[in-house]
Amino acid sequence: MSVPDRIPVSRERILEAAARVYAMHGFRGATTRLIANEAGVNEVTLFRTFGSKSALIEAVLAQYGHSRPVVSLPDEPVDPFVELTTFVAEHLERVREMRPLLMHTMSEVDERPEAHEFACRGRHHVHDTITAYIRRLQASGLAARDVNVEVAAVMLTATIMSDAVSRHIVPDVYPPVDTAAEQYVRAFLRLIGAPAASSVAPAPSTPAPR
Amino acid sequence: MSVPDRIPVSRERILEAAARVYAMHGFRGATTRLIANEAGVNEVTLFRTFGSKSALIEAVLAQYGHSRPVVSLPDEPVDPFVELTTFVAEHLERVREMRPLLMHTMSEVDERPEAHEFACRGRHHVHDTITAYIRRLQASGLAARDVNVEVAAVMLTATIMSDAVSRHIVPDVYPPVDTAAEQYVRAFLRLIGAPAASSVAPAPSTPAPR
DNA sequence: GTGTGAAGCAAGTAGGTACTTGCATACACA
DNA sequence: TGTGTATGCAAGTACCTACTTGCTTCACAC
Repeated sequence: MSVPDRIPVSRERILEAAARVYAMHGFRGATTRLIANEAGVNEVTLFRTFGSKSALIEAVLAQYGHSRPVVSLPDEPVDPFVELTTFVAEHLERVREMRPLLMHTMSEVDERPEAHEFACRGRHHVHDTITAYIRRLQASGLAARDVNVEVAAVMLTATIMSDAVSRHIVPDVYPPVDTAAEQYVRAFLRLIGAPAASSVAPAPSTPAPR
Repeated sequence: MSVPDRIPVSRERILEAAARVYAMHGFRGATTRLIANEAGVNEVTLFRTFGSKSALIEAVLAQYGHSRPVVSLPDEPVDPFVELTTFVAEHLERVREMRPLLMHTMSEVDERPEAHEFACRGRHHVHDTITAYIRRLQASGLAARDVNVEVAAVMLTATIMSDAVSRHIVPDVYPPVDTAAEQYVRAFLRLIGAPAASSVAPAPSTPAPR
């Protein structure tokens, strides 16, 4: 075998391997042997580096996704349809990527409370971002004022999560992947009483309240 | 000690215990010993009755919820707000009840394909029921005709699932339990361009298209 | 009675799991 | 040249896991 390309530090290798294995098999199924094999590292190294399996998995969840920039909505809405579609599409993709990891974490929250923070980290951000954005739309007269903002945000967030998490289980109920985001946004705009979608298919009826 | 109340057949006891333990710990965490203890039955009995742990868990999922009657929406819509609120409230409750079981099943679908049917059983029913109902509303002039019915159904279903599954993790983003159903329905009615909610708070603005 | 079938109990098998220990190697830097 | 520091390897510990076997007990049916 000679000496393989093992110049890099093993800590990163182990973390990445652990993330993959945990995403596939959950906490109990992610055995230290599996993780070590996946990382191409001796099992002992894993314990020397992280102390215990629990500590390793905690490190995985703590570090996960701290590299990618935060996606947000503009402070001054110009084209809600475009802005929201970008936002929704981006989050759909992100949540889809972390689906297995997220599902296992959520199902294990009762047993392993340390997973709680990870399970709801992104959630709050999305909800709050949407909520604030709707309020700005209202202020600009781009959304109806009698809308229950919180409920609207819950519904859009739920739709993103649901699509990202359940599409592969029940694919036929969801719109095609490439148009899903804009379809959700179009429905959402209607829900918050916004003028009909700008660019594409400017729906003829229900012109816009007020 | 003496002889406890163990007149009934142990099959049911084991099934119920297995459902509880599986809901708490998932497949790998639901050890035969735990299940047997929970059922107050000897571990050997479990194997004699079901053959293997996998067979037992499959039996649990196959039999689960086959007792309760199907909840549906009326063929001829009269009061969409009331009808939908009842429907949504009922399903919220049902999904909440089976949340742990459902979460584990969904997170394990990749590893144990036999769990797939269970993971999406209720889902399709809810989606189809809502879809058909919206179409009837449209036919009766109670919903706008240019609405994307599928997308609307996806969003309502997603909201139900999300509330039932994530409320205990992120409680503060959801509306209070007792009013959640009607709030979702009110937003949904707006989304499908239905006349504003009947009974309570007949929202003044955006009267109803057409 | 005498089966018969459902259940318990004790013990064992074969393997997996987290984690430890002791020792050998290799490179890095002083 | 020496001295860490990081890693590998082999082996071992203590426990858990699904599943089996052999034997006993008890209730009920004929």
